[in-house]
Amino acid sequence: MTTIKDIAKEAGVSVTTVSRALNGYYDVNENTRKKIQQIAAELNYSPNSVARSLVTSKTKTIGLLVSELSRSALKDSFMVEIMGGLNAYAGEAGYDLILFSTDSAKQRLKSYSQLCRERQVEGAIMLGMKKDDPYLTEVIESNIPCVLIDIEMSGENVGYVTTDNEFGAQTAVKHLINLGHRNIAMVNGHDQALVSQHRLKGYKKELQEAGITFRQHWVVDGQFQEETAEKEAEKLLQEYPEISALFCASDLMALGAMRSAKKLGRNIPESLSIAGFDDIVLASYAHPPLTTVAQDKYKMGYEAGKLLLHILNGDPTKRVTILDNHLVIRNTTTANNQKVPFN
Amino acid sequence: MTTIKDIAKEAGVSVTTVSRALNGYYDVNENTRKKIQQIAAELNYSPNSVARSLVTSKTKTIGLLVSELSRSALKDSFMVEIMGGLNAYAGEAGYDLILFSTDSAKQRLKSYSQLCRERQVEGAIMLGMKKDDPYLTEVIESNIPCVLIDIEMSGENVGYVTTDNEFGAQTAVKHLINLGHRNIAMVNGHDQALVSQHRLKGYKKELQEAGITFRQHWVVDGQFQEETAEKEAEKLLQEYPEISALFCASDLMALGAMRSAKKLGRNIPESLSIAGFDDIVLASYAHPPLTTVAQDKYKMGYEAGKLLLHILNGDPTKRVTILDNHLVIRNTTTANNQKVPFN
DNA sequence: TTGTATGCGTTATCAG
DNA sequence: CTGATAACGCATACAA
Repeated sequence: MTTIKDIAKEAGVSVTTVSRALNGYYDVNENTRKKIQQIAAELNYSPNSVARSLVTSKTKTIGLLVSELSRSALKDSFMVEIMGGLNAYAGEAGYDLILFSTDSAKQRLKSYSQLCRERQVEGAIMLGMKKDDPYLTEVIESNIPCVLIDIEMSGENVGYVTTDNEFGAQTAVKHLINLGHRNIAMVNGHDQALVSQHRLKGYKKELQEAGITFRQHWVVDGQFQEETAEKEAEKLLQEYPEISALFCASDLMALGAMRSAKKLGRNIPESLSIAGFDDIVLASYAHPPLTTVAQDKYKMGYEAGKLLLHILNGDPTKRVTILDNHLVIRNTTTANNQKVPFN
Repeated sequence: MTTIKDIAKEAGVSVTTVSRALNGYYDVNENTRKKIQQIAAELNYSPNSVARSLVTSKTKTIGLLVSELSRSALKDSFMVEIMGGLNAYAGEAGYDLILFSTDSAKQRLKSYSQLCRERQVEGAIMLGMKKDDPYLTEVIESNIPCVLIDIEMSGENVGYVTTDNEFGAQTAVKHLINLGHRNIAMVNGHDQALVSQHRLKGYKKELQEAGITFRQHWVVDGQFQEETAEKEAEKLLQEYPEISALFCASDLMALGAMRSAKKLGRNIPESLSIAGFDDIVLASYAHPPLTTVAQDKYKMGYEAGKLLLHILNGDPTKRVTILDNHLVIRNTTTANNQKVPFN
């Protein structure tokens, strides 16, 4: 590894000059700069960012904290796409991403905030955490600049990015209502997810606007899991066969619900309409292809990076980014032709 | 940020003692150690890995070099699963992952090896590169310890992990042959992929063993892309309707082929059997669910990490890891009932 | 068992 | 325009 010292010796100048020449300072003679640059190139020099970080106390590093990069939970392309967007923005801003995932040996040994401090990350993005995740409060309390995905917490050094979940839910439910459905049940995620609450709210609101009475027992929790959703949907559909449409708070759960419908002999969409949320890759490949509320996950990651840099740059104005979404109508929803009477 | 200096002052000892106490050296009095540990805890101390790295010249960092984390290519869960496995092993070994992806502003400005040198990564894992990718040769020549996924290159500091592609292809083709198929075509990836060559070899070998003559024009390249595969398969099936089975070198291409088959009115599997390779998430959700050669992508990442650490530890013996795979029979393959005569 | 001194590669301060 | 010199936080050879 060649250092600026080597270059200095070779060029017959001091390390100071080398440093300044290479960093584009203006107070250095153009000829010496040229010479130094040339020698640097010849010696295949790369600056040692570790040493630089030590003195500048800037690592140009963002920590990406994900709750599980483990075997499960990979079905939804969610995480990857967000990572893609984040990585793109980070790259543009001259930052690199360092990955912290919970599912390793260090899991209980070192906390996230410890990891962040050790690695001296300038800020963090948190992904896939539940509201009650101990790591979440820990990082927030640790005062590390931080952007959360889909968790509404903000403050001095904390911001979040999410989509307009209430609106998204409304568009989906409105779509079902417009198709003549009135017996619309919902498969939600769980209480610990903010998005669940908002999507539920949108569902209620839209029902209300259409003059349809909300029924608490027509809302079940699928834990954002395919299997759980399948079971819950099955119970629900068995007990209330008059349900003609299902709004699911995630695509994965919608896939589970579709499976339960098939098991019960309900054809989709003729005998049961189903709408999801997210538009994961699987949605368009499902059979039939799933009608769903599409959110731009890549952009979510990109905007998260942008927001984090706002915070890092001390801009006090912006802490929240709400992205929009839109309904993608595919083949799991159709006009209601239920024989049973309305409520 | 509290440093060992703060602790030293507080404990009334020298920084040396603090350093050794915290790093578990034996030549320090148990009482002083206790005291120091306690103070460290009180002050919420975290060692500064940047400073440590500078002096030890070990960063405990692995660079994960992926060719594209961009919007496309996210359909196959491949990358994520590999990352999951790698991350798990890295965590166990006390390493963190730093992400380098090509699709950013720095794309042409900084080469991968520059990035690696700057960040002082101890080693790198390369993922999703083509054989002729300039970055590939660059990193290898740069002498950074490196493990490649699915690219057969090895040497002093370079190793690779892949699956037994020839064997996998053979099991898939054998399965088709056992079902009575003889007119079996292949949708391959492209020449720049090692796995393509091996899978082709397995395909040929198995045909030969069954006494079926190999036909070069029954092998088309789908570029590992769904759309290209769809087009190529369509042309192939139109020109040679006697083809009763298709072996595809990736699941994504198999999905493309399935689409072309449907377009041509060929029911799957009754009128056309299709087998894929990889067993990505989409495979089991396809309609009908795809028969495919399953490889353990999580393990691939895990083993890649393991192999890299072998190299880093100077173990000269191990440079190659070949994982096994197995055929998962789903519903896209069935007994041949083609009316047209054999070759 | 503990402390002193030195250096890792770089940037920053200040004097020339 | 250029160069000594100190400092970042830590680990380590050596001395005590």
